[in-house]
Amino acid sequence: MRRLSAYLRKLEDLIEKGVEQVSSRDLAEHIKVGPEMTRRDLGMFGQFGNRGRGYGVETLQSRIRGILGTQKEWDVALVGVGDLGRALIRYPEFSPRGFRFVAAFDNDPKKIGTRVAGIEIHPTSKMKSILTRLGVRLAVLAVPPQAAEPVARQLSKAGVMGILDFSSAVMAPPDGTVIDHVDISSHLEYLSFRVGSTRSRKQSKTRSRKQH
Amino acid sequence: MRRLSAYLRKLEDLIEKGVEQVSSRDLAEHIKVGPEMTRRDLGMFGQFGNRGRGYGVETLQSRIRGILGTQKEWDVALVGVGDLGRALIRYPEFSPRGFRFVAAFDNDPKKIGTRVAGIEIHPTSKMKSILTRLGVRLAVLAVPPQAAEPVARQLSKAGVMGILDFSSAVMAPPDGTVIDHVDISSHLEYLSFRVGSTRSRKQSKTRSRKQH
DNA sequence: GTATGTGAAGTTATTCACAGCG
DNA sequence: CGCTGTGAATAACTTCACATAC
Repeated sequence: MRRLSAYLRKLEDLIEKGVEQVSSRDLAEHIKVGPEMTRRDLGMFGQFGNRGRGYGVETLQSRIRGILGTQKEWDVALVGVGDLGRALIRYPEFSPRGFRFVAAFDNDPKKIGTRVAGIEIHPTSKMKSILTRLGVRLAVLAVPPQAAEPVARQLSKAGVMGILDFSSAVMAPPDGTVIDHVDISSHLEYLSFRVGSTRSRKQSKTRSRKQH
Repeated sequence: MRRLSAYLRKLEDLIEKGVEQVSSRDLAEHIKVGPEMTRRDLGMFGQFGNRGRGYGVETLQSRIRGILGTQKEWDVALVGVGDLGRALIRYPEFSPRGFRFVAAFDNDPKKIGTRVAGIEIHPTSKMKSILTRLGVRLAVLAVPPQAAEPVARQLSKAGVMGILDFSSAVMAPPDGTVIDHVDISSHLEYLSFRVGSTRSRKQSKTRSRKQH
């Protein structure tokens, strides 16, 4: 499922280059997977390829966005305006992909009332009223680990249905809410593992498929 | 494999709470996986459990860190000191987990010579000399998407063996170097997908196992 | 000829079920 | 008993192989 996003990235790239048709092989290659995989991924949602020719880049893009639900723009809330939160609310690639921040929350009195990326920072106590009024259903969580779980619960009560959590906290997702975790440390740990077992460079003759 | 990191997070949590023994069930639960999974994961690297009692929290932590290779501290380079790069170099959780930034690079003349988190910013042209001198083997890449691939290649030539790439660029990993991608947009797209198909709240009775 | 779509085969990952040990 | 460790069974995922369409 995550692969659909990867195809999207590739399609964005092709659109910029003005390419109009793409084959399953081209879509598959950078993901290190066979072309049948791509065909099957796309095949699950209907058949939008042209035999002999490939897939139309633009139509495939809009099909995939249709599947992911990012053709209409999502309103997103940010909770936790620290260094990471600030970087995320300013992250320039969200907007073209269908995500727009509409509210920001933090508990630091010094930050409340100030703006970041044009958005006013409110105290977390106001989350419920503001988010329900705006009808926000997605949130990005960039708070310290101890705060993550209680805030996630509040968000859930405020009607938020999907939370992207950047803390390394481990928590049970509140009922009815999906949580996706991005644990940055764990990615470095993964690299440490992969690199650590490769003593010198070049040595590894292993086919290096997945291996996660 | 990624699950080892998740166990580590849980163990850090337990250590803070002063817990000394933990069962495979406890370790497994927040990952939404059966306890046998945890036992098998750990079993792959030896048997460090005590039957009838569980696993010793501290020893298990050091065993897992041993497996991941994070018992000795890794020196890490940052390339791209934008909002995201700055947030990453300041990220407080790297250090206790065995990662320490020792160098930063950017091409913006205004940034070169200044410091972030106590580390001087150098031009990317100096990457090779500085990184080989320091013997840095891991790098975090937070540059605009177009710059990602060339920089990754330079890093590889500078002896870096593992790259954590935060751009959404798709690229073939340079020979002998492992690249791990964190595509932030794709995580929101995933949530969009998960949330979009859940019309109201509460509706979904599905067992909600993996589903990625 | 070229590239999709898809059953069938093969591979990998997860769970079951239980023996073994403190 | 409680909980680990692990063969055997099951499920999930990926690749093979080829019929099908342009």
